[in-house]
Amino acid sequence: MSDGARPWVLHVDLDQFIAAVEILRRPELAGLPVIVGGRGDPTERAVVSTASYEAREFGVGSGMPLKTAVRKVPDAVFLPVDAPAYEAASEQVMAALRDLGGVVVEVLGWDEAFLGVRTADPEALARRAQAAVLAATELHCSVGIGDNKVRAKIATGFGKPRGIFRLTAENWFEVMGDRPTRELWGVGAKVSKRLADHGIRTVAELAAAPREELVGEFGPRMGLWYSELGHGVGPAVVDDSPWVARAHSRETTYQHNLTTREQVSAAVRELAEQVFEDTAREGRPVFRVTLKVRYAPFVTKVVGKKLPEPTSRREDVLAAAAALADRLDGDREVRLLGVRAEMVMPEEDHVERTPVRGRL
DNA sequence: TCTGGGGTCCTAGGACCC
DNA sequence: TCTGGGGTCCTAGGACCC
Repeated sequence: MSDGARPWVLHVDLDQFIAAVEILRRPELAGLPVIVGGRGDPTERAVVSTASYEAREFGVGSGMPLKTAVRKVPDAVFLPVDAPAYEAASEQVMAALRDLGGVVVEVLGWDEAFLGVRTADPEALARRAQAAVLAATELHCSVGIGDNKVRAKIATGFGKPRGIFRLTAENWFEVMGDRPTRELWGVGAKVSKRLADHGIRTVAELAAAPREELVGEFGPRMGLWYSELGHGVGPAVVDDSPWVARAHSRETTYQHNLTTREQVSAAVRELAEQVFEDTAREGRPVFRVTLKVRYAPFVTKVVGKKLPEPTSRREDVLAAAAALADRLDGDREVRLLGVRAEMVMPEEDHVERTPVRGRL
């Protein structure tokens, strides 16, 4: 084509999504520090889901314990998480994006999506996306523009709030080269530490690192993936095929630790029943059951069991969970319990996956 | 000060098979 | 005395994301 049109990936990310939805239905909260998390009671064991920009000014952020947040902002407004409300808002957002026309929409979560598009002017499309989302929902978003998903996703951070930023092979090292590896998508605290142990601290240093060294440290798949990440290289195909969950799990953090075997058994059974209901709704059999337990103070243990046969029977799932519960240490206090059931995938879903699938 | 709940994918190492 | 090499399956655990 001679009009300069080429493929682009856009990453659309709603600004302070959960807090913004809450402020929409309570306009009097606009401009106040709003913190959404748990049941909205900052004296309970729970963490922040989203804080408004006003609350972030005081150093409150996602994942922070509510008890810490309330010390930082004693007069903040604390609200409970209302998942159905965010799901409804999310559907409106995604519908508005699909209505743009000529774009492939890959939903990443409640407040995020990739757009795949062929255009000569990606900034114009980004502005159209922002306007469409605002018109449909009164919510603001930022848009990252990239030549692949990795660069588009990282670009969004430079656009926030309400902005647009373009990150491609052309400006990758200029923008990211001197930044710590931790700022790469998919590099967390542990991996950045292991990289630092090899003298790799910046994105440019990661890009320059010998691939054999990374493979030796992280294995064949992740080693190569981190090497590519240093260069900003990643998948560029936007895929709008419907999401199919591979597993369901339920977890509960107890406000008061469980102290007896009887309490733990009863709790496991309750969670297993919920998980069974979740999987039964999918109409696919369960082939593995896993138990996660967090002992006080903060030690996490995972035990799992593949079932002899995939099963859709309630008593099989419950029995597997109960058998796993018997393997737990009965003398330690339990803060958190989780039950996870993995489901057999539909026949057609034997697709080759990249490490980023499900994360990107 | 005290660390949610829902997911995804990867790796190590042992068992087992040919 | 020396014990291959390749493969698969399984469990446990690690790490990361929103």
